[in-house]
Amino acid sequence: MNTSKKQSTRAHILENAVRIASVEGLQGLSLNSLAQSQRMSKSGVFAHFGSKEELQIATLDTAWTIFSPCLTAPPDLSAVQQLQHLIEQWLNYLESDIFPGGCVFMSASSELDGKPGIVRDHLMQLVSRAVFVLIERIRKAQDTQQLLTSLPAEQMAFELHAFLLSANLSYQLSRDKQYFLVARNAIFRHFEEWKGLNP
Amino acid sequence: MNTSKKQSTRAHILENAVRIASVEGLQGLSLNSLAQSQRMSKSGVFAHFGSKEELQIATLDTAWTIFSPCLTAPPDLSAVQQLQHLIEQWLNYLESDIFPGGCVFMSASSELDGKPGIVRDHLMQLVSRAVFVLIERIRKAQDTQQLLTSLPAEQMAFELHAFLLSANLSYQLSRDKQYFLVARNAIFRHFEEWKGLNP
DNA sequence: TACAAAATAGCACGAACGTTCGTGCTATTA
DNA sequence: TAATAGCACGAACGTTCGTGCTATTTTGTA
Repeated sequence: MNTSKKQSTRAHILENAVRIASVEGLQGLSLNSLAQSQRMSKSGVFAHFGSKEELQIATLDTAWTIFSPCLTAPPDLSAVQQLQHLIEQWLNYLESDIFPGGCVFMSASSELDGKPGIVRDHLMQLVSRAVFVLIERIRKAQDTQQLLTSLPAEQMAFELHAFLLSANLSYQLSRDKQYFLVARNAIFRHFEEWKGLNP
Repeated sequence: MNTSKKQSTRAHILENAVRIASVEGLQGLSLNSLAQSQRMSKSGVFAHFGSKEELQIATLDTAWTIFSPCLTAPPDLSAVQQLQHLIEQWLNYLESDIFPGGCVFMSASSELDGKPGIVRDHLMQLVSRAVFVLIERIRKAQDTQQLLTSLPAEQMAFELHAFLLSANLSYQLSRDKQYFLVARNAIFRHFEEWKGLNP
């Protein structure tokens, strides 16, 4: 058989792990709750990872495989369209409730800041990767004169990312989807200004 | 004596509670760690609050007494100056490391979203109060024609709040204060635009 | 200075946590 | 058919958690 039984149950475990972690956090993700959601024993789950930290890292990686498709863009689009496509997919991802407790990376970030260790390092690496893609897309749109502002790409990335972050947090706290409308408004206005269409 | 011993030790306990909670989170704030930081017994600390939830609420209230002075402004300033004063104080508060683990309300927000209860309700009330003051300051600056944009005050408040939030999160994760520079840049540009000085 | 009241310590509890271990199934291989 | 490897199970470990009792100490007052 191509996929062993071990790999498939591990995958199922991690599916539930991501769901639980998005609600309870990476620390609140306990072997007990995970085992019960799988109708497995605690030790059976544990054997797949060897430690809580490895489970947390594997959970982050699984969440990344769900999020990372947002970072891709059709190659036939223009640079600025690819950038807007990225933002739109990112927003859809946050809005989709694909993780019942909201973006795992954002909750893990505020959970693990100030707690050094391999889990935090791994998280920061994934977050950096996403932000890097955002910055690169902005750069490409600037290089092709489709964004006419002279702002540093990092500055624009910070502002766009801030709207995404804030929409996610406010939505998770209030369960009111209007915050995504507000975020879209903010992002649209910024693009218009940066494109130089709104002088 | 005017202030009883009970009140003063309770105050000391809560000082440490805010410090611990800002690093470990409201859930990670345990009676054990709190007792050790106070050189007290677990039960001695516990007796002051009666339950973990009440301790968490009292901790949020104590953090509020530290943060809320940011919301005040000298009455002799103009409306828009009062608004800028508010943002500046808010930034200084985030940057000051007065809480070693960053803004307690922001970490508590992502910790408690999706976990209904009296602690979450209390937190949301405090957060709403801060955002309300921000919106009101914006409204007053609009009413007095010092902000010439027709954007809804809630929209502007969302964007400003997003920059504050994002600066705090990025700083806590990376310990790099440049994010406050980036946030100040963003906020300054937005004020300039909203004042109509940058057409 | 003595005494009632208030504040703190001490102790034990049940539950949950991550982790380790030996064991029993159930396939695959010899 | 016999031997082996892969998985999962249940029990138990030591620790930490919040909480409930009962002493003991400390405090403010008469």
